[in-house]
Amino acid sequence: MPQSSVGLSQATEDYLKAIYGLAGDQERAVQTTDLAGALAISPASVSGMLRRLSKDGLLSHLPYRGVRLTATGRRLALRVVRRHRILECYLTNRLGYDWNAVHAEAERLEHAVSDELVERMALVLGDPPYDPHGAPIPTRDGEIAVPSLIPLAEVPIGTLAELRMVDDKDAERLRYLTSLGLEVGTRFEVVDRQPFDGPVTIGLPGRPPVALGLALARTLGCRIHEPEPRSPPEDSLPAGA
Amino acid sequence: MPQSSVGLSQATEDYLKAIYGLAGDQERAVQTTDLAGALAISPASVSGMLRRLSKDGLLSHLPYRGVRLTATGRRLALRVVRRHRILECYLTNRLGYDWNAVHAEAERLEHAVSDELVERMALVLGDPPYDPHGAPIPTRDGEIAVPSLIPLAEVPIGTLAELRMVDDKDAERLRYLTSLGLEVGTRFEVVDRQPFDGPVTIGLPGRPPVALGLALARTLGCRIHEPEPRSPPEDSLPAGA
DNA sequence: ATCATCTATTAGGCAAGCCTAATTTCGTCA
DNA sequence: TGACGAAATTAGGCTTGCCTAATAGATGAT
Ligand SMILES: [Mn+2]
Ligand SMILES: [Mn+2]
Ligand SMILES: [Mn+2]
Ligand SMILES: [Mn+2]
Repeated sequence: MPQSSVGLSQATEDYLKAIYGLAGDQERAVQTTDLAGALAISPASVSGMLRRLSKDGLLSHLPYRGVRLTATGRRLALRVVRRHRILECYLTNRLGYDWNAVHAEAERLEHAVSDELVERMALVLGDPPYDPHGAPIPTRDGEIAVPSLIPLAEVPIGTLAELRMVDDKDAERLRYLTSLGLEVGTRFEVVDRQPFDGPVTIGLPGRPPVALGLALARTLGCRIHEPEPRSPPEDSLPAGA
Repeated sequence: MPQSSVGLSQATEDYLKAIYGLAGDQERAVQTTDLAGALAISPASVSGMLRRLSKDGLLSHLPYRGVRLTATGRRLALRVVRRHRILECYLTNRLGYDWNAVHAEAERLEHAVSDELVERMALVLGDPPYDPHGAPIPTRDGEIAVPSLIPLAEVPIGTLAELRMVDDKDAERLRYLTSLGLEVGTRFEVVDRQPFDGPVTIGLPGRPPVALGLALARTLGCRIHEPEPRSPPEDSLPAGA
């Protein structure tokens, strides 16, 4: 069972990390089905594993109600997240990886590196606060500063914004963003948003405007640079939490 | 099963590597017991695993006669060895690890790194020919140049020699060698050898002579710098293969 | 040749994780 | 209230690797 360097199995670490990821940073109970989807494992198998993790005190499981990490579970999850993200930084900064290739590599390495190695990497990198996709890196002692970002899908027309965070699971998508000139830190203007789940069109300096599908636009975390536009588009909702 | 990056299980990779290590570089069949000892696994379990590896075409198993790697098995074993040794180099040269700490780390990482990552590390390092303990690193295409070294235990008195290779499994032993001023490349003179499995005494420039136990002396691979001493000691044997 | 002693294999079991199929529970809507 | 569909759990199985105990093969000494 202890094939990782902290005595947890690879499966356990991936479960904890996935639960943490699905629960936001706190609170919210995670459904069996969602977890099964995230891990590409059958719901029945997840049920079984949750019982075990619960027995080990890593999460609390109200049957038919979902799971919630315990303090211990959350701490261990954040440890894995830190490893994963430090690794991604190291691979891009020191070994010439593209941002679209690091996730798969880190997904395996996160279970094999020791704390010692992770901290040496962090030291060499100067304790980076964000990974190459803009995700915040938990500190050694398990703190994490979740940036409050707005999905591109909800940025009002006319706004000047900056791309701050991208979901890293799909390498293809990251390559696509690169081809558009979009990376973490890129500034752009939202020039159009079509209703009925239509695309979002953005303009980057020196490039023709591009229309992005709503599904993609929902996964792009942005920081607003220019506040309210003059006339708010009719399909905009009040900014939900 | 495919939890490594080449589709082999961690267990399989460790078995292949251990068999390769015990067989020298060729030929010699490996006994179940020796393998069990090297892997710290019961002989019964090893028997079972050998049947599986044999069925998968990685080795040939004559029951009660030991095993021998097939060409495929040897190729895969060398791939793991290359990973392991490149990793050890990278950890010492780029991340400030001491030579006594790298083995344990590499033992886990060797199953998680991709070929891509290993080759990037090798590139950054300039394709090192030896790992930090002096062991030769197989090339990408599975060739390995086994250096012909003489165990310190067999170096004649009066000879000037150089430490070229050290077994890396025991961190404590490596720390001990460091404390004596011995590392790969260190030159010294053999000043005494006691019969009846007695210790070997060596002299390093600027240090008082040190007597080393025979068991240790047998694991230190040396290159001779000065040939025949004047009077060969009476307990010396003709240099065996 | 025979026995004692290793060495190796087989027999029987177990835990971790995964799967599919069957069943139960939840929640919602008529 | 009752029934239906979705979500979750349970039942039953499988593979990988590992273990201990029991058996069988190889070997050297008598
Ligand atoms: Mn990632
Ligand atoms: Mn993972
Ligand atoms: Mn090593
Ligand atoms: Mn290993």
